[in-house]
Amino acid sequence: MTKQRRITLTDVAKEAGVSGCLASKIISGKDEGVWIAAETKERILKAAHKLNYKPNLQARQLARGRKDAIGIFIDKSSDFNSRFVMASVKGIVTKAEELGFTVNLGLSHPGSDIKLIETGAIDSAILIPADRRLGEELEGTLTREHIPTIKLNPGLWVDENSVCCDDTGGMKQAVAHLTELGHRRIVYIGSPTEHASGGTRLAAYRNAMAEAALEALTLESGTILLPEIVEQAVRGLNATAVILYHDEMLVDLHMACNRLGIRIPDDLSVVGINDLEDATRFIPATTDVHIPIFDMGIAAVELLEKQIRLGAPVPSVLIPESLIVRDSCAPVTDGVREKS
Amino acid sequence: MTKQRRITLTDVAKEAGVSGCLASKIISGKDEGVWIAAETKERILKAAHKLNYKPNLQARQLARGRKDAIGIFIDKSSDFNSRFVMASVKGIVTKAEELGFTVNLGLSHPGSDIKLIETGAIDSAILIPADRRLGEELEGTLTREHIPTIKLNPGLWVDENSVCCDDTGGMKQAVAHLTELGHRRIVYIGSPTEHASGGTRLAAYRNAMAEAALEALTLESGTILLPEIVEQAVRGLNATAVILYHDEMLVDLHMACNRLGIRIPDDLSVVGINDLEDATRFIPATTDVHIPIFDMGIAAVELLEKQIRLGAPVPSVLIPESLIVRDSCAPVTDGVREKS
DNA sequence: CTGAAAGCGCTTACAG
DNA sequence: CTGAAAGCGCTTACAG
Repeated sequence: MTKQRRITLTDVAKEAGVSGCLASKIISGKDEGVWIAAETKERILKAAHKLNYKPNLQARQLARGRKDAIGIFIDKSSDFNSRFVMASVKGIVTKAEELGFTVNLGLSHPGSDIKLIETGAIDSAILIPADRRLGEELEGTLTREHIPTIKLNPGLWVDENSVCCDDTGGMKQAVAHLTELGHRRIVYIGSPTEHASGGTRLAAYRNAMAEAALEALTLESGTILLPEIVEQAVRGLNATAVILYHDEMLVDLHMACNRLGIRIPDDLSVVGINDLEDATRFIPATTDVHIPIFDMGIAAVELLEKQIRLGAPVPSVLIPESLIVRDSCAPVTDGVREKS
Repeated sequence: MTKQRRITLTDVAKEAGVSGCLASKIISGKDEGVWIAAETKERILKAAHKLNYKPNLQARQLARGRKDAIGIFIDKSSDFNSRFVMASVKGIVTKAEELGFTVNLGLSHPGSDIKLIETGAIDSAILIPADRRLGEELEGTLTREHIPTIKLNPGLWVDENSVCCDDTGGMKQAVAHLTELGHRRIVYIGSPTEHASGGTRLAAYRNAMAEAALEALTLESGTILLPEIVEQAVRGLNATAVILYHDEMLVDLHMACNRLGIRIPDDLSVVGINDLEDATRFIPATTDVHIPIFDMGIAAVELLEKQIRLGAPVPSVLIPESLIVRDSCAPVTDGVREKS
């Protein structure tokens, strides 16, 4: 691990026989509207390449007076593990790199300092709600510090600075698919403890059922979908189909059905929401409302860039959802279940 | 979004009536071995607090000549989604913040430039192997650029700069637990496509079985555990117990068993590896070899700090695994399965 | 115990 | 088209 001497812009300029000023402009790509001899430009680029020059980000940021660093936060106690969250992070990083941003990971435990903000490491942020809560405290700190922020999937529709997904549209497709298969008793199993989108999804479900002129049948579950709830849906509410608030419930549902002797899809059709990778591992593969969370990550960074550039709030973006039909829904004839 | 003027160190110094030099020392905590009047110190701290001073990280880094930025990489195509990976990231971020490091997320697609390195945003790195491959290319780039790096869970034991987990010990506990319950036909289902730890785990299994004077019975599976493999284990190999390479196979196993009419644990005992959160959602709850991946993240940062401080490679660390006994294993009597 | 001053590597008006 | 120079906000020997 021998320390090599840093290659600086000055080195490059010297090598190319020009001033540092010129070299800076060329290398940072700020040569718009400036007339620079093509030959000079090439000479500089060649020199930079030859010396394997890497600009010092810190110095650049200091000089420019901006950091171009996006912060994203992990709630210590929350499930940052969620595949859902991770897919969005992938989207964020992808677009961030494209646009020349850096993305910083930080912890945010309610009630204590948020290092990433305290240390001034970031100058913008994307809020990915932990399943449980919207992180209002975090949001408060961010606005107090005047840090441009975009909310990714805040759950409910927000007019500004947010990337939302069209729960209403997604739910409509799910219900339409089931009614086409002849289902009338479609139960929505929601989760009161989860994040705000629980509310919009429930509303979306009620809305879709009303449009289909069907009775809304809802059940609530905790983070874990208990066998009792499943039993209540099928035996108590006479459900021929269920729509799950979140794919994470899929394991629980299958366990419960197995235990209760309920067969999917023969006895019960199932539609999941989120379309996590796991959805296809179940037998039968789960028909699922796909939320393009990766794209939402992309959109979030684009929106953030715009907000920074404009120096003002930007209108939110709505991302469509779509139903992926797989094998977990079967037809019903006259309310009598077909046996396979 | 009105831009407020930045509070600089000079402001604080002026407010406190001292020189910037002193203020810098106090605020950055570099007042070891220097005698500074307690009264002066307090005055400076008070001034900083009053003005809500936040040091400019960029400037500090530039002046110090180091960035204290740890890079971690997402392979575009790999499952950064894995809960396993995410738990380690949580550990990394936790310790990094404690030690004053920043953690940067970057993409690393084989064959193309790695932005985080190209742009010089980081000056150290932690490599978390994607399940598929060790990211040798990435590692090569890192060493070529003289960036101190720690490998987290490289799979096989590596003498230097790595945080490894004790697969041998974990596997021994798993086999011991099963043999105590009377199992003799214990099948290990491994995955050839997964990352290097597949090799050590297989070896650990063989070793544990040999010590127990039992015949090693192994099967290979893809990323997804096919029903045929499960059938082969139970009917072909006469297994009364299986040890799974990775908890991600748990869904597949349950689906297959359900389909084949194999009951867990009555007909088949199951031990998972990794102890992902999901393990407890299955019915019965899965007995699992717990890998303390969060702690491994912590250890990785500690090791990295040491490596940077010493400016030389550091000896690797071995983290112990432990068996968490839950409900997925049942006793066997004389090779005849008990019925519940 | 404390201050004046140079310097980290880049950018950016401002003059030619 | 191109250069000399100041400045971003902090740290760090070096003198007192």
